[in-house]
Amino acid sequence: MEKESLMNAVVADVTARRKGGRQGSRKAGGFTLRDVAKLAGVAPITASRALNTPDAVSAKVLQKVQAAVLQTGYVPNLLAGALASQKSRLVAAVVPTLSGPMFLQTVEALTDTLAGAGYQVMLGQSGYENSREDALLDAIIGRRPDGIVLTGITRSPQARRRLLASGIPVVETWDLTPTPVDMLVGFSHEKIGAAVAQYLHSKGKRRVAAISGDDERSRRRATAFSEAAVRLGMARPQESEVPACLVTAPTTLGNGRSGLRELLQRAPDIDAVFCSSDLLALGVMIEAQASAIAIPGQLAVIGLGDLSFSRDLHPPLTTVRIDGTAIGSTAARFIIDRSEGKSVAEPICDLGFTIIERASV
Amino acid sequence: MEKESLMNAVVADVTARRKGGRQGSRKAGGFTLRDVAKLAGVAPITASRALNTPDAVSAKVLQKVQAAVLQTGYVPNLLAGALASQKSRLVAAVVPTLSGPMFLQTVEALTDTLAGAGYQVMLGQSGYENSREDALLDAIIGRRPDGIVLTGITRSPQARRRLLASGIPVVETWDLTPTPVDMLVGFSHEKIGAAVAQYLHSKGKRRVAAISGDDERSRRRATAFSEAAVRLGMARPQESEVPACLVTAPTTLGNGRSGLRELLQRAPDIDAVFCSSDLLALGVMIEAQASAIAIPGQLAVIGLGDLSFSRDLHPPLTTVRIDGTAIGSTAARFIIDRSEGKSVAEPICDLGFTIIERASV
DNA sequence: ATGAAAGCGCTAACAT
DNA sequence: ATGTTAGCGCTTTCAT
Repeated sequence: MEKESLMNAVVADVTARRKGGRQGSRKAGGFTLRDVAKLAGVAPITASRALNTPDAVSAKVLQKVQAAVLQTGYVPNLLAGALASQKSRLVAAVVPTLSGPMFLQTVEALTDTLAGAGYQVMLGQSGYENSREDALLDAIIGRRPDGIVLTGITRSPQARRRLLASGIPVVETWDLTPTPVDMLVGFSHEKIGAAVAQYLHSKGKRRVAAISGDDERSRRRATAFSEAAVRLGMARPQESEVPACLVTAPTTLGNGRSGLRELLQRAPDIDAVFCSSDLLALGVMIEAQASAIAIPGQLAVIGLGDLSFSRDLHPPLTTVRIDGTAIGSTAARFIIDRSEGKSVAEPICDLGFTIIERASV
Repeated sequence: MEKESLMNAVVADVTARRKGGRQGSRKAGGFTLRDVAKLAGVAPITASRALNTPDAVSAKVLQKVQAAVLQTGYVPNLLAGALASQKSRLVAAVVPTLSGPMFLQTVEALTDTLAGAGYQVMLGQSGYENSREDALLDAIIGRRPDGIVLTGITRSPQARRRLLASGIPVVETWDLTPTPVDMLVGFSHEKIGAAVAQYLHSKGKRRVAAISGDDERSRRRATAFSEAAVRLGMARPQESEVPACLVTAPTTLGNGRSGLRELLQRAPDIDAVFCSSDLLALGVMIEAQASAIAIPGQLAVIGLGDLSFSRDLHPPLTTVRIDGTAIGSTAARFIIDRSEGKSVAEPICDLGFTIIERASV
């Protein structure tokens, strides 16, 4: 009876608040920690401790508070907690786009790993132009996240300055630079381009070409690929680069098909194509099939990403595997460690890449 | 000079805070609205108005505040603003998984539309089991978002109750129910199944089969498909359902290949397959190609999703188009309207679907 | 182990 | 148009 009437009193309180009972009141309704504390017969701070550091309160108090929470359906206001404690447990992730499924795994791994540690992910899409990134950055910093995960490295000095000034841990991903804003998890696009050229050469290919998204990272891979190929004698005599076709990012299967047609028109003698994504490579394979070009007999194809479908193609696709999941979980680790006060020993992590040999080369 | 020394004074203040100068001070460092106001020579609330409702202040004040913002690099603390104003400008989105690219478009459209209105998206992955959803929900409600967008309808009565109690606008998506928690944007999975059966029948198919993800919505489509097919006489005599193969969600190309093999083994006479995703359908097409089964000659294939690659396949894939982008932008609209106080007139929106006829049937 | 007081940085309400 | 005051709901600091 005692307890019930107390509950009633608390509920009456809240109900009064909902109606804006007192003049000047701005309370929104819904139970607060004070309500729970009152119900449990303790001070608000004790209720807070019961919820956040259960070890710091007596078993009796713990039990009473938990009962009050259950009775009220109380859900802590993390906004208020964040403001008071300067820890938002929010991490921002910025990707150029979610499509073009390269970043999916990273975002997924990031979200999962962080969720496991009680953090949540705020998503931002910057597009492939840098213009939107600055506005987005302010919106993000305004939320005072405990970390910011960026796709790609930060070019704009303005953005760098703002990021630095915010004091928020930053992880740049999917690329390498000797001068990161803060932490870094990525791999070298230049090395990939060179390694693929080397690989195709070792397989006896002598007339290679590339189809590439026109975003900055893909272009750097394509350039490195072309340079290495020229060095290895895989360009036509007198030519300083291999045939290449730039398509708008994000890359699609259709781009792959039209890319191969274009390439074949310009250079019918090519014997291998490096595609800047597996989707592009699939397009090439489909175009080849439609044009009765044998793969790998007449044309070798190598993709990038090792997406889930690549191993199941016919023939299975040779590709450069990049571990997007590892990028996401490593970035998450970095931020969790940092925000728990541990210093990250080696805040620059080159995850590398692997050429997965399958039947398409 | 005047201004400069004022800036210095303000900076000195902040610097003192950073070091925890005063005893008991918990300030984190970084400029606050008070600093900006002091620099501009106005009261904090005036600075606030200059930033949020520029029309409500004089040109002179506006200019001074803007100058102070520029000088300091001040970024408003949205956490504090949200707490005070009860508007977080945060919207939570929950998807089973980001992979299985059905939900990508929705999340993308949601993020973009909301970003345009000054909102940001918090992402949650629930997995395909309901168990994680409840915990996730509390984490979300705790942030007091201005809206919650759910993928699929809410089954658990517990979750319904909590959602309702929170008073937060909710949009359920990708499905239809007469009893939504709040708002709804989706389409009928049952109607799709029936429509596909009807469509295949009209194309002269008489031995149809299905490959389907084993999540709840795909199963309902498959069941409706089978029932309609039986009604139309497309099952074997004496059989009450058509051959079907359930694969684990999210669906993959590999699942499509193995699914077709399994189906062919159990029922070699099938002349059409309904796949619960375009990726599955692509797998079927590749398996058919590898086994020299002509599409659509020997076997018709119809997918679901109309993903970007589907039109570019060989042959182009007939599929059920679902406008994931419209789902996302409509959900965003609903939430923006609600949170701006407009009541949403028709909070239940059936976006329907379209069968896109291409060459694979 | 528990509590009182004092904010976190901002904005709603009520003056002027 | 601008300012004063009083919170938003929580947690820190410093007692006890």
